[in-house]
Amino acid sequence: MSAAPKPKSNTVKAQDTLREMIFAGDLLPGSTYLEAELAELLGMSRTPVREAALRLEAQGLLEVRPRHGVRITPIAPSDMEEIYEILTELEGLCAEKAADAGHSEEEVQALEEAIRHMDEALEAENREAWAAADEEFHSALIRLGHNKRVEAICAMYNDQVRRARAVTLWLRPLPTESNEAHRAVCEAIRNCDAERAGQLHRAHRREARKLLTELLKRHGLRHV
Amino acid sequence: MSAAPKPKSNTVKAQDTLREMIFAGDLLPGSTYLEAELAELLGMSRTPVREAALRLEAQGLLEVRPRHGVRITPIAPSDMEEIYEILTELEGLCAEKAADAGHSEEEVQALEEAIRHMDEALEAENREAWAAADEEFHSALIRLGHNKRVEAICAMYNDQVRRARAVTLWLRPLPTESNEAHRAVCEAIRNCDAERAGQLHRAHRREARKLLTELLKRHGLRHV
DNA sequence: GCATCCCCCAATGCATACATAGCCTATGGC
DNA sequence: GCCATAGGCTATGTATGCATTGGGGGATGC
Repeated sequence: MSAAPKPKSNTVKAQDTLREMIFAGDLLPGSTYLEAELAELLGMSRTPVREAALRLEAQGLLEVRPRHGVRITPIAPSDMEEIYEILTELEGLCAEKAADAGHSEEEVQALEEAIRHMDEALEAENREAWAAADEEFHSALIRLGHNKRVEAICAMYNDQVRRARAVTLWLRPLPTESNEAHRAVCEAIRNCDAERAGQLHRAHRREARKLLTELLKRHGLRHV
Repeated sequence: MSAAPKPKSNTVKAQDTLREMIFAGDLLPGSTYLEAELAELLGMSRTPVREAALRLEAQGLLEVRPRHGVRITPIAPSDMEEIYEILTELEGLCAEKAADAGHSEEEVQALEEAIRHMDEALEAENREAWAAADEEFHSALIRLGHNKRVEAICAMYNDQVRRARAVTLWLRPLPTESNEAHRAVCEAIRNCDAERAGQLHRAHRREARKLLTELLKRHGLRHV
């Protein structure tokens, strides 16, 4: 059972592959690609490629432009600001709900484990491990919110800013104070202090937003 | 120029028509329909219908179930709660931003005009006019937030709960106190009191959510 | 030399045809 | 009589072909 035998449909394969290619930078943000081009690249006909493109468009990773193929959506600093505003509010909501709803012990432990991973990564100065642990924390927090739609929205926007974060990860100082912020949020949740959890988390997110958008602007990155 | 000459593509026509049919109740929530069935209904082949279905799925109006056709998404009270939580946060954000960013005079006037329409509708006890004015207020508020992505999310979820609101509109008491709440939010925005604007609006939305979900539950509407 | 208009072509929009997979039913065996 | 299995049928998944459309390029006129 190491690898589930995936009888994936071509549409799903196309979707996954294109997604990966966008993250990996094989498809350049701002460029447009022809359907036939992508179809050949993936070794299938245009039909499943079109369907995959429609689904990816819904996730904001690319735009289907009638008669002009697909354009990989570039993320500008202003887009980052919009997205971070949304993530701030929705994750803040999750933090509040996590604190005053009955949070199960194991869910909170997921938070604490993520924090431990972040500490370890920081110790080792392993930025990529830290980024992974950071994502782990945020996704665990969102799960604590018990709102499937919020989970979907946040997952989508985290996808969209993935490229940007991959860049800024190496431009920013080591995120030592970020761990403290996470710890404080976690503690507020444990203490069932909803208001404090929400406020702490929002403040943390706003801080991150400021840091990242200023980094992008300072390095003259008009878009990624 | 009375009617713009629409050279609409079949995909767009299918999307618009299906959307209308869902709102009108011609397609029953919870039911599934075959692609061929819908294609014949719309007088076109399956291809544009499939594309329209994919786009509508992204908007949450229906689900494409592999090998099982499309299912019109039913909205249960629990779904309403999820959606209202999101709208509460995002509109609250917009109220805050509207208050402390430089709001243009005409944008605030749009709010006040919507409130006037609500007053008039209430005076005439015209529930449908009131609902239209209520939507007008919320959409004007969201526009004041200056965040395109928030606008898109709110528009999408307002679509999803449209059916539910159409039902509850006739079951609830005349929303007299709702107008007061809107007026208070508007005033806070005028006074550039971001915190108060946000809090007032969130409280208003939470009230609305409680009212609607209780109505649905009391009338035993498992879904609409 | 520049701007405008028209024509041709390429890429998409759409339809149709075929392959495939899942489900229902019927039949046979226990 | 009931359960299990096999086969067929139906609806989707995918490919392919053709018509359409919109844009780019070339040519012509000012």
